[in-house]
Amino acid sequence: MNKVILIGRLTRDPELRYLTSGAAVATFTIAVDRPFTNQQGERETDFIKIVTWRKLAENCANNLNKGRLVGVSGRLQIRSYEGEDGQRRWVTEVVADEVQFLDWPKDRSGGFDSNEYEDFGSDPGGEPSDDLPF
Amino acid sequence: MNKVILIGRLTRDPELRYLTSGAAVATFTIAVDRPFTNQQGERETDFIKIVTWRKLAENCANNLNKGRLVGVSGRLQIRSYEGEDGQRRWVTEVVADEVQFLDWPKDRSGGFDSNEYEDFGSDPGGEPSDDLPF
Amino acid sequence: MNKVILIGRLTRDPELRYLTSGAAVATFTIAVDRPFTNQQGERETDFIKIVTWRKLAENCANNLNKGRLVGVSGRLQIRSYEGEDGQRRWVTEVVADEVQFLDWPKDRSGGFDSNEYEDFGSDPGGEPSDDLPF
Amino acid sequence: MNKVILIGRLTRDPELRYLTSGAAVATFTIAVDRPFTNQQGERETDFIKIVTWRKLAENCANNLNKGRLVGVSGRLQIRSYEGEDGQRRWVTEVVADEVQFLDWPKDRSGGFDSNEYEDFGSDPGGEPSDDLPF
DNA sequence: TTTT
DNA sequence: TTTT
Repeated sequence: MNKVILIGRLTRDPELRYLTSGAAVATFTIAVDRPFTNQQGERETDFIKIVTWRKLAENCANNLNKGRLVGVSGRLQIRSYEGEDGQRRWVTEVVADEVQFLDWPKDRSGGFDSNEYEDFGSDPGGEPSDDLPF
Repeated sequence: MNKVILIGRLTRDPELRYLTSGAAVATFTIAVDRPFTNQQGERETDFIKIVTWRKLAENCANNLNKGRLVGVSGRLQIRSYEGEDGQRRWVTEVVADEVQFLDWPKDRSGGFDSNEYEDFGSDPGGEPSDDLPF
Repeated sequence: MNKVILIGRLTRDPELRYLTSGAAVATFTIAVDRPFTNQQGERETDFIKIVTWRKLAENCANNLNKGRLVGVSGRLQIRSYEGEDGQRRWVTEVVADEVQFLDWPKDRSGGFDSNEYEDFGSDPGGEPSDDLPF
Repeated sequence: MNKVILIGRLTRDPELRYLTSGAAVATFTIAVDRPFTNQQGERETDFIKIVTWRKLAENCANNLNKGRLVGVSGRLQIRSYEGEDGQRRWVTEVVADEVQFLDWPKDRSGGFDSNEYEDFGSDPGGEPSDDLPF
């Protein structure tokens, strides 16, 4: 079990790349305020890296930008990589499988049908929730 | 472990009551859209009962109303009660310990300092997160 | 956003059915202890209905039984149905997309490769998490 | 909103310290397996740092050790600190407010009443969940 | 630096 | 490196 759920604002526009395999990856950081103030009476903020893949990546890159409020759900991942100096470094990031746009402008012309996107490898099924024998 | 995290809109204004013990309780229902459409191509919605206690109850009653968008975190609770007809019934509800106001009007005069409220029995402590020896 | 995460024990063996469409559905209830005691000093328990679909349903039916400890992640769903008396009733249940077996006996002969099952409609992809250009 | 829920095994015994303020802090790392295998067919693991405070810290230090299975709930925190070389570094960790012991040996003599610990600054209240007028 |  |  590895679940992360966050609500925060993008600190910059998302960055979209394509791997040599053709897979789309979008990355961005969100600012999440802590629910309490510190001993100096200031509200602190965590800046959390988000990674999204495939269709979800493209949806984020096309629809989100700096300052937007999002709900994110995913898993916490720790990746190690080689620094420029040859040293091993670690990055912690949230690999999102769901991003919900929370302050989408209502008067936006040019439609799309949802403010919530999920990362499925393919058609998720969807349960025929009615007609159940219980 | 019993965690529920929801984002949805209030279907009505919250109802605030006081128990004979003096404890404040606020209840409301939020509409949460399902992330996919059903076989008829319609987007379905779950209507989920939320219960809040004490200071959080009063904050919700004072600041929220029908249509507002909230993030809720809490636990799932199943309560049985005696119906008017003497029959035993069950209610399922989310007992919230955190409610975050997500579409608070910016131009609102008359201040309060946060859009996020938690239900602590008392001062939660707050970790001195700096000056750690690691 | 609609996320539920629970840890609890099965109150009975799972029930497995097949809809006329051929889709497998397994249902069971888990007992989840509350983290605190009530005013009489007793620890209370919530009994929460879980529904699983497709491959995950079959995995649960084949591998779980009464008393087993599981971690469950999914979404909260409220369904209405017609009672035998013609009255409309509501059921609240957690539609699980992930079930983790937490007290799997180690000495079990006859292998399977994981104690964690997820409900994907299909191949979930799996991110090529290495070789990233960041 | 900033929620993390994990199930994993301790990679070492917890380390307990006391700040000059007298506050107890316990730290440990848990190994969390990813739900799928990578392109080489191997199951990968994330090693995630957990921090606990006060009574919860002491409970963890007294009752947990290397290899134990735990459920953890808390928030994701990113802290910056000065490295020995004068460079600014970042640590990402989960500040836990709840730790549930999942493979506690049953035959353990010497009792304690719960396998679940929460970090409250003080008495959490506890809702009188019966006798509600609804 | 890692657990079963 | 950060958002409102």
